[in-house]
Amino acid sequence: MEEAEKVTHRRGYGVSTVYETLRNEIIELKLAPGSPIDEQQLSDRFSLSRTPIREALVRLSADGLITTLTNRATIVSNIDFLGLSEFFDALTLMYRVTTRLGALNRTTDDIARIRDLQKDFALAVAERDVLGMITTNRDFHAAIAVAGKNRYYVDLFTRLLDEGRRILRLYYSSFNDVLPRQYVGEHEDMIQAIINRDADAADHLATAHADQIVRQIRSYIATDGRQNTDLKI
Amino acid sequence: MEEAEKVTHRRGYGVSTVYETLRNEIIELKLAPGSPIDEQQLSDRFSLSRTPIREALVRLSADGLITTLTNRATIVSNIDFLGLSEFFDALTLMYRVTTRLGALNRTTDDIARIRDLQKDFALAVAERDVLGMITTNRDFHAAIAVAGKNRYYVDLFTRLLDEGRRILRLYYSSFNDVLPRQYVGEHEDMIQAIINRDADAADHLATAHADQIVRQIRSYIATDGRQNTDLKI
DNA sequence: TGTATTTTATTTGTCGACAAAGACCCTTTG
DNA sequence: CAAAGGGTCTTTGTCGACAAATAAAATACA
Repeated sequence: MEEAEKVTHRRGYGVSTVYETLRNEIIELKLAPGSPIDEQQLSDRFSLSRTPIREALVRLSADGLITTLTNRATIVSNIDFLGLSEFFDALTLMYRVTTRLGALNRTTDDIARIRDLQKDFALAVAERDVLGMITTNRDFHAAIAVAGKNRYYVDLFTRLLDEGRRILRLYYSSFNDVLPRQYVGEHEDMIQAIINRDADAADHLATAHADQIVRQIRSYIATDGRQNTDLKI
Repeated sequence: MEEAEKVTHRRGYGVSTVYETLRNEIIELKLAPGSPIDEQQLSDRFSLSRTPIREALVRLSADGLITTLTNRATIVSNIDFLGLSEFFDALTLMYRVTTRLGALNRTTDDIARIRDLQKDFALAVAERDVLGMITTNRDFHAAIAVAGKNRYYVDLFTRLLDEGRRILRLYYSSFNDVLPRQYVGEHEDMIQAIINRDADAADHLATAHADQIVRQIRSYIATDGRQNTDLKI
C-alpha cells in the first residue's frame, strides 16, 4: 500500500525532509483535510524516531497546515469555507501589491525567471494538465512577488497561494479549458507591465486577474455544495 | 543572578509557557539580538527536559524571532536594519488596511475594547512611561485589526507590530514627550472615524499615522548610527 | 435497552542517554 | 609565523523508554 522511503538521513536534515514531504502532501490534498496524523506511522515511514517527526509537525502547525489539540489527536487542518471572503480579500490585496512592487523592483534576472515559469504554465494549459496548471500558476505569481523584494509580502502571499492550491484541487475536475487560456493572456499582459516598470498598469491587471480567479473559485463552490461539509450542526 | 522559576507544569502546557516567556523576552529585548540560546540552561531554568524546550524554539524560529543554524548554535534573530524599508512599507499598508476594515466591520464591543486600550495608552503617555507606551500602542492597533475581522491581516500586522516593538525599544531612551502626545490625538481621530464607519477617513488617518511613526523611527536611527552594527564587511 | 462506571488500550508529552557534528585549543610543519 | 592537522570538549540531533492523558471497550446498573 504505502511506499516506505527507506532513506538514511544526514543528521539534522531529517526534519526538513519530513516537513517538506508532508507539506506537499497536505497542499496537494494527498492528505485529506481533517484526517488524523499518526506519529508512530510517520516514524516508521521515514525511519526516524518520533522526536524529529514531532518537530516537523510543530512547524506545519505554525504554518496552519495542521491542527494540534493538546494531549489529543493532531489532524490536517480543515479548509475554512466560512472564512473564504477574508481569504479572497487578502489574496486580492497581495496580488495587487506584489505585482505593483514587481514592476518597480524587478531585475532582468527576475524577468527571465518569470518568463520561464509563464512558459511552464502555458505548457500545462496547452496539455490540459490541470494539476500542473495549479502549481505553475502559483510559482509564476510567487516569482513576481519575489521580484517585488519585500519578504513580508512574499511570506503572506505564498501562504495564501498555497492555501488557494488546496481549494483549487478540490474543484480541479470542474475545470474547463476556456478560462485558463484567458489566464495565459492575462499573465502575458502582466509580464509586459512589469518589464515596462508600469506599476499602475501592473496593479490594474493584477486586480482584474484576482477578481477573475476569485469569481471562478466562487462559482465552483456555488455549483458544488460541498462547502457544507464543515458546517455540521 | 537569574531567577529560577520552579514551576511544575501541567502535562502539555510546558511548551507554551516557555514559548510565551521567551517570546516576550525577545520582543522586550531582555534577550539581546544575536545572543546565543543555550538549551541546557533553559532546560534547567524551566525544569523541563530539552525536548519541550526544543519544541518551543522551533515555534519561535517559525515566528522569525530566533535563527537556528543546523548542527550549530541557535541565536536570537538580529534586527534587520538593511531591510527596514520593506518593513516600513508593509507596516504602513497594514496600518491602512486594518484601520479601514476596522471602520467597516467593528462591533460596539470592538469599540469598547479599543477605547479601553486607548485609555491605557493615554495613561502611559501622561505618566511618561515609555515602555508602557510601546506595548499599549501595539495593543491598541492590534485591537483595531481584530475589529477588522481578517485573520490574515491580523497575523501579519501583529508580527510587524512586535518587530516594531523590538526596534522602538532600542531607541526608547531618545523618546521625548512631544510626539507621543500627538499620537494620542491621532488615535482619538481614528477611533472617531471607526465609530462613524468612515472607511476613507480611517484609511487617511492611518496613512498619516504610519508615516509619522516611520519618520520618527527613521530619525532615531539616523541620529544614532547603531544601524551599522550589522554591516560588518 | 440505555446510561453510568470501571477497566483496558492507545496515544501523547516528557525524560535521560548517547552519538554525530562542530568549536576550541594545541601542536606540527612548510 | 601562518596554515594545516590532530586531539579534546561542548553542543546538537536523535533515540528508546516511560508515564500522564485521553479514548475505547467492557461491565455494572437502573
